Amino acid sequence: MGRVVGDSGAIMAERAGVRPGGRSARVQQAVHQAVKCLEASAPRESLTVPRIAATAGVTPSTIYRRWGDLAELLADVSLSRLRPDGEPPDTGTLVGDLQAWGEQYLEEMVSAPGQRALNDVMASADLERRQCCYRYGESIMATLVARARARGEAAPEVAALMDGVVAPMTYRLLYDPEGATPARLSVWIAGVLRWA
Amino acid sequence: MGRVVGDSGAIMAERAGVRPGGRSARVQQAVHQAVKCLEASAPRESLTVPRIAATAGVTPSTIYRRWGDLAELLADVSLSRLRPDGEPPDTGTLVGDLQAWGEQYLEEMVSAPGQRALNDVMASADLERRQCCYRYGESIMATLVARARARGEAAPEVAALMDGVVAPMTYRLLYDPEGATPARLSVWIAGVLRWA
DNA sequence: GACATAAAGCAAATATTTTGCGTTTGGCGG
DNA sequence: CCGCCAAACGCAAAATATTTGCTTTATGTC
Repeated sequence: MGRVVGDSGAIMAERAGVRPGGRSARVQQAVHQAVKCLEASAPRESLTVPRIAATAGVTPSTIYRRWGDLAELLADVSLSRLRPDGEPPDTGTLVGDLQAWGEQYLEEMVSAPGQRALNDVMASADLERRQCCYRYGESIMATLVARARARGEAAPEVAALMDGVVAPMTYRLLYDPEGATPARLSVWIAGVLRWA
Repeated sequence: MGRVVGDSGAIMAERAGVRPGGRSARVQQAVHQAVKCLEASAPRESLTVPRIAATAGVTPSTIYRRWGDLAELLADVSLSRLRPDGEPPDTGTLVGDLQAWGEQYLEEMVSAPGQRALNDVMASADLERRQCCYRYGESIMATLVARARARGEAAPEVAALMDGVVAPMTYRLLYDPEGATPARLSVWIAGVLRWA
């Protein structure tokens, strides 16, 4: 019963649903927007499918048929919050790039909205969506590595960065947000770069 | 609105609810058992609060009042699956202990039931429960470190093991189960121990 | 043993999700 | 450009699930 959910499948592709044409796309956007709007203006537990539907000017059954349930819808919306929106800043060195990107990401994700977004995505039943997050991370690391190598710096494999930096970062964000600090970030980065 | 949820709060404490006496405990156990039973014998989407209640011989409202909703109940039950059930095997060296424990844990968690358990816990709204997983990991690492030091081996800090081994392991299990392999585990372990 | 109170049962009131069917509309081949 | 097909939506009734007020049971304490 794999439900087709918005644009989540492809990296950097805007609205790549099964039938991207006019109405379908409009509904999707209206619903996403309704969620964001209600999320901002009302307590979370009051976020319900019928309410979202009403706000979006759509019938509940449309939402149920497209997304399955509230959890999947929220995951879909929150995933868009996790998508990297631009090129990570260039600081001149790999260490610097990693630290800069990481600090900004940590700051964004320890915040209440960030934590909720992470949670929403993790709550989703389908692996696809989480793998999508994984690929976001991978693509960022790949960018930084490419950049470093273009500068002539020695750089570790992307996989090493995923395990050495992104993994502990994400792990802390999910399981121990208090421990997700810039200080620790430096330690992780130093650890990976120590032998590259 | 913090709902009191079973025994999840304390490590290794069996049934430490607010009022651990007879009936309350019996209900809790009946409900947990009903979940496990239905989980094993029926498709997941048919797992519903009223059905669980019926199987457990309890009224739905009891479940709603105690756990809040299905997601929290499932998280509570699945957390017990994640709780370490015994001492990790002693292989004579820290590397060996880490590898042995890790392989067994990976195997357990890449399986379908393991993945579902992980997912259930992650889907829970309350951080408490996830921090509980974190502490399980910490306590195991602490055990292994203590053991190693008792043998006179040099051992890294627990925090280093968390970031260097448990984090990438968990990260892969959650985001990229294909990549959660014993081979990678060795790499992570070697990485942490390289400078201890 | 009696009291105070947490937790459970019960059932009515709400709210939600599901479903069948008719209508609209975007994609596609003439 | 036209018309066909199928996907997606709307609507409303039916089926389920959730909440809630009140009563009853049972636990921990004195």
